[in-house]
Parts: sequence; C-alpha cells; structure tokens
Amino acid sequence: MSHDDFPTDHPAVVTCGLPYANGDLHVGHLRTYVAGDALSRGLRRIGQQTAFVCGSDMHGTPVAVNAAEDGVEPREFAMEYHETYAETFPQFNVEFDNYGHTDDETNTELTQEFVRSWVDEGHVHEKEIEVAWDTEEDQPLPDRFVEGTCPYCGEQARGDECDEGCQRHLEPGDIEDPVSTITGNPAEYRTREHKFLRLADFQAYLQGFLDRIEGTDNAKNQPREWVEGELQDLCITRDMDWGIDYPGEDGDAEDLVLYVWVDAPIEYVASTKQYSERVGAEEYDWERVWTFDGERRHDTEWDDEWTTEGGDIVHVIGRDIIQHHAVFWPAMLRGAGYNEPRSILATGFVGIDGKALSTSRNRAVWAEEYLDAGFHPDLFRYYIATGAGLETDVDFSWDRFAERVNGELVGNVGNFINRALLFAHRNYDGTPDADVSEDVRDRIEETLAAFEAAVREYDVRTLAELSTELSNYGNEYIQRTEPWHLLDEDPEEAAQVIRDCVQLAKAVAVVMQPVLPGKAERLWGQLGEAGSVADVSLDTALEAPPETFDEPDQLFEQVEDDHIAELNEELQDRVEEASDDEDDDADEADVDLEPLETDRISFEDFEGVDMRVGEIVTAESVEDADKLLKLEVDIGHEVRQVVAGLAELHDVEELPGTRVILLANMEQATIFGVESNGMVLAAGDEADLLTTHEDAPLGTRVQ
RNA sequence: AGCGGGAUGGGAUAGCCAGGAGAUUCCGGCGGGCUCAUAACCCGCAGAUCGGUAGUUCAAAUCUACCUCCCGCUACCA
Repeated sequence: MSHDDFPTDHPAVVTCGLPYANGDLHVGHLRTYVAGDALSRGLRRIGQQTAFVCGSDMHGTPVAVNAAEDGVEPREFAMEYHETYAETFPQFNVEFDNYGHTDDETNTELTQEFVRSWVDEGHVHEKEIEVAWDTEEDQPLPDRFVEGTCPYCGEQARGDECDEGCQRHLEPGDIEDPVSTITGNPAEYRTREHKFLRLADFQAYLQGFLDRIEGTDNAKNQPREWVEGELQDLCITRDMDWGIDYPGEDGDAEDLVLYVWVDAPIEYVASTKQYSERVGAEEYDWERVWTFDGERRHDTEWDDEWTTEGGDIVHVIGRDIIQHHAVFWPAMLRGAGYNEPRSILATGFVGIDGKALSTSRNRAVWAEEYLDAGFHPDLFRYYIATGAGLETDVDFSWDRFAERVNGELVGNVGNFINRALLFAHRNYDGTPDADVSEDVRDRIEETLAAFEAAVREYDVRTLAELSTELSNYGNEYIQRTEPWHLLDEDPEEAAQVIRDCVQLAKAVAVVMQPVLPGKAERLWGQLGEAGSVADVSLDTALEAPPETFDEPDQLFEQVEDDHIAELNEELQDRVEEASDDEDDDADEADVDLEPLETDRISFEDFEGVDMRVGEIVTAESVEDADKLLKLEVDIGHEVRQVVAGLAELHDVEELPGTRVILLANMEQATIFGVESNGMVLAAGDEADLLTTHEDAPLGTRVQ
C-alpha cells in the first residue's frame, strides 16, 4: 500500500525534533529546522494543507541535574531556554505555526490520555525493579543521576544509555556498581514498582509500519534491526518530581512521573492541537491528522492493514533519535489508537573540519554567532540546504558559505534579477507590453513541475537549487539576445526579451520562497506585487507581473573576504583549543589501556627474565594459521626458531632484518605443529614491535 | 568489536532506490567574448580507469559479494 501523492485530501503536519531545553542552538540544530521549514512551505506551495509545529522538550533528568547545579527550579531553568528558542527560530525564518513546550497544559492532558489509553488496552503492566537509591539524600536516582558499569560490555555507562561502550539503551536497574551523581556516593538498589509499556505487543505492527514508511534511508533501514529482534518492555515511569505525573488512580503510582521520551513526542500532537484550537477546526483540524477523522481506532486487525483515513504526518529529526521515532513512537501512537507517521526524515550531522560538533569544547558555530555576524538568515538556509543531501554528514565552512553565496546567490540569482528588473524599469517603467515567449513559458513550467516533484520526494536540496537554475537560464538568455543592442535595432524584440525576463524573475520569486522566504518576499515587492508571495499558488509564476515597478535594489550582497577571514580565524582558534583539550583527555585516560598490575615482583623475579637483542633472519607464514609467522631470530649465541602472532599486522617480506627484543627463556611450546623457542616482544593489539635505538650487539641482555 | 553513513576531474558535491554514451552544480586553472548588470555575466578548453577485487548483465558510478580507507556514535546534543 502506498501513500497518495501530495497534495492529499487530508491535512498534513510537519514536525521538527524538539530542542532539549538545556543548551544553546547551533548550526547542527538549524539544519534540521531549516529543512522542516522549507519542506512545510513547499508542501503549502503545491496546495497541501499543512501545519508546521514544534516545541521545547522541558523534562528529563539532564534538565533536573543542570537546574540543581544552577540552584534554580527545573521549570525556571527550562523556561529560559524555551524562550530563547522561541525567539531564535524566527530569526532564521523558521516559522512554526505553533511552538509550544512539553510542560504546558495541552501536552500534560494529552500525555495522560495516551497513557490511560495504553492501560485500558492492556499494554501497560507493573513490574518490581531495582532502582538506584542515594542513601544520604534518601532519594531515588533515575537516569542521569546514576553512573556505573554497563552490564553488557563493562564500559562506563550513565543513566539510560551505555554511552561509552555498546550504545545500548539501558533500563533502570541495569547499571552495575551504581554511583550517585548528586553526592558521589555509591548508590544502593532498592525495589520499586514501575510501569512498563509492552512493546512486544506491537512487533508485527511495527514491521508493517517500517515497510510503508517514507523518508531517508537511514530512518527506514536502521530501525529494522531493532524491530526484528525481541522488543524489550519500555519502562515509562521514573522516580522524580520533574515531569508529567503518571495518571494513576487511588494512589496508584502517585509519586511517579512519566519518562521524558513518553511526553516529548506527544508534544507533536499537542502542538498541532494548540494550533488547531487557535485558528479553529474549520481552518485546520488536528483530529483529521492525528486520528481517523476524530476516531481513535483500537481494532487489532489493523496490524496488517493500514488506512489513509488519517492525515499525513512528516517528522524531520536528527539521525540520533531515529529509534525513538521509528520504533517507540509509532508503538505509542498505535497503542493509543492514533494515526501513524507517513515519513521520517533524518538529517545527517554537521561537523567542522571533518569532526563532529562539540558544544562543551566550543567547537561549534552557534546560531547566535551567525546572527551576530550580520548575515541574512536566508543565506544560511540556502547554504545548508544545498551543501549536501539531507542525510549526508557535512562540514560547516565559512569559506564554502561565502563561495556559494557569492557564486550562486549574488552572481547568479541576484545579478539576473537586478539586470532584468533594472533594464525593465529604465526602459519600460516596469513590465513591457508583450506576451511571454513559448520557450520561456515552457522553461518555467518545467521548473514548476520539478518543484512539485522535489516536494513530493522531500528533496530540499533540489528545491533550493531550482531558483539558481532558473536564474542561470535567464542570464544565458539575456546574454544570447543582447537586449541592449535590440533597443535600437529591433524595439519589438527587445520588449519581448525583457518581458520574458520579468516573467522569469517572478517565477524565481515563487520557487525560491520555501528556502529563501525573506528574499522571495522582497523580490515580490520589487516586482510591484501586492500581498505576500507565501500566499500565492505555484501557477502564479506564469501570471503577468504588474505593469509598473520601481528601480530594484540589490537583492543579495557580496560576502566580503575580510569578514570571512575574520570568522575563519575565530573558528580555527576554537577548533585548535578543542583539539588540545581532546589530546589532554587522551593522555589522561585512554579507555583502551589495561589497568596497571598492582602486584609487585621482586628483583630476583625480574632477573629470571632473560631478554635479548635479536634480529629477524627469516619469516614465513605458518600453514593453516591466519595470524602466525615462523621466525628465525639471531640472538648472537644462536639462531632461534620462534612462532609469533604477527601475520595480520606485518608484511612477511619486510620483517627480515628487523631488530627485535626476544624473551629467550620462555618455556618451549609447539604451536600449530611448529616448535617455538622464545617470544618476540610487541606492544598492544597493533603488535608494535619493540626494538633498540642504538646499535647494541645481537645477544645483548636487556636489563 | 558493533551499528549507521561515506569514498565520483585540484577542492566541495549531484547522479545510485527504479542499470543504458562516464557525469550535475559551485569554487579553482587556462583561453576567448560581452558591457544591460553587483569587477558581475556568457562561450570554449584542460583535468576523473566514479576507493579496490570479483560476479550478475547485451549494458554497471548505479545491482550482488568480499576487501581497503574515512567519518559519526565515546560529555551536552539535530
């Protein structure tokens, strides 16, 4: 079963992953929000009724922990970031129809409705689990309040995930040797009753869901593995105050709040609902999107079948939260009788100099920083949208930013608009009286078709490039026809050419609008058009522009080299600092190092170890063994035959002549049928061979 | 180790899902043109065995298998 092409006869909603309220926004976040914003504008442009919603993610232990450190209430702490986000997004022309937060009333009510629904349908059960407890503070330690050892891989783990080792999601009670992050004391486990959502109930459903989901490959492929394996119960409650209360009755679980990943995605629904309530259900009805025309469906046959009675839900997220959106979230929706997502678009990460952003090391380009530099938001939008495909990881670079802005927006688009409109204004006071030529009309229609196709394929990159391509065509057209000559030679032809160019300019305004909304609006004004370009349909690109308009001013301004050099230098300094930090860390604690042996040995014991300087004379591989080499090592007195596990790491041809250290009185052994009389010393898994740096004669004892 | 993503002229990228002349756009190099325009614009040239090996096919950048190398997941986090 496949989805209808956009525009569909149901409303759509585009959501962006909720920003978590404990840090500033950077270019990595913005990539996701720009993509979501451009897509929602594109959908609207092709006639799809669309809401674009988001909100701040307020709950969870990191906020509680950070608030406690700052000595403020979690709500106050989170609200501050929430307000910053709400102000920052519009500055990048990211305009949500509704921007709420997870701690508001709508979300609280809706979340509790979801949970009650799961309980009613029998998807929730209670289990006693061991919960880490801080004895000094006499309080439970949920998620990030506890650190310890991962039970699966033995690496350091914190809270609900094994972040240093195997990346597994950890359930409460899994962590071994727990330590409280509040007091630093060892924590003890106590038995508590918690609520669990039985994800296994949805296994068949989720497999079907993954077959029909649209979106980026990473979002479609990565969850498959999780859903094909056994789905563990998801613990949906936590022992803490900050969060939405578990909707228990008669004292049931009354001191529990819901896990942050329960109420966070429900904010997508809540935010849509708020929008719907604000504009009225006539204008936009949230229930036609998230439910089945107002109905919650719990029928079980639904597992294999599927229905298009709901609206089209499009999630734009970062690729770190694919699991939550492609596995937990659809199960949550299904359990509550709600509609499912149509598509999940997971954006790649933004890095700097080939490395991931590091907010704590300040190796990042911040939203604030970009705005302070004084660039128009649309320039960033264009750069980040065209730099690479949606799911590819990219590097942010001021140089490339300048290249694209100057080369494509200024030189190509801006210059075409300017020369076309200036020529038109000077010679005709506006749009010349002539019909658009067939070629130009065809070219515009082609672009409009490509626009529709790009939106349907969620291809923001192509969407962004359409305006450049059309301007490029315009520049060639002007050059080819040379209207400045035609003015005298063939005035009628000149009017025709300029008429075409003005039409092209108008078409550029219409197609550039999703990615460059601010600039499109301004161009719209330059064309003498009334109203907003955001409100017109695609076909408007083919309608005649106003007869008169004023002299245009420059749509895009050149980014100055000096300015870029400055920004580069600033960024480079920070990158270097961040790298230094990392090197320090590596020196201090290389996680791969084996612990030092604490048992000391006596000097006599050491004297019993006879190590000699030797030189490899011959090396050949041992039959049937992948890793083993048979070596002959000259240690002065004699030539020893030794078997060593070097085959995978060293080239057999290059070993002869290499000076090594041989443990000469190693007990004799026969390995793969070959006698071994010693041991070649090497460091680590890479078998870094020990050698001498001066010319100690062969057979010299190492002491 | 595991998982995901990637490797395409000098640099950055598109094309791959739905195989059909080796290829898109931007920057850079070389040569020319134009002068309406933001030292912009237009035309032409040079430059790549599409990471490697094998396979499927009439046909492979594209599909399959294996391999090599890079990046992320290691603190917050899109």
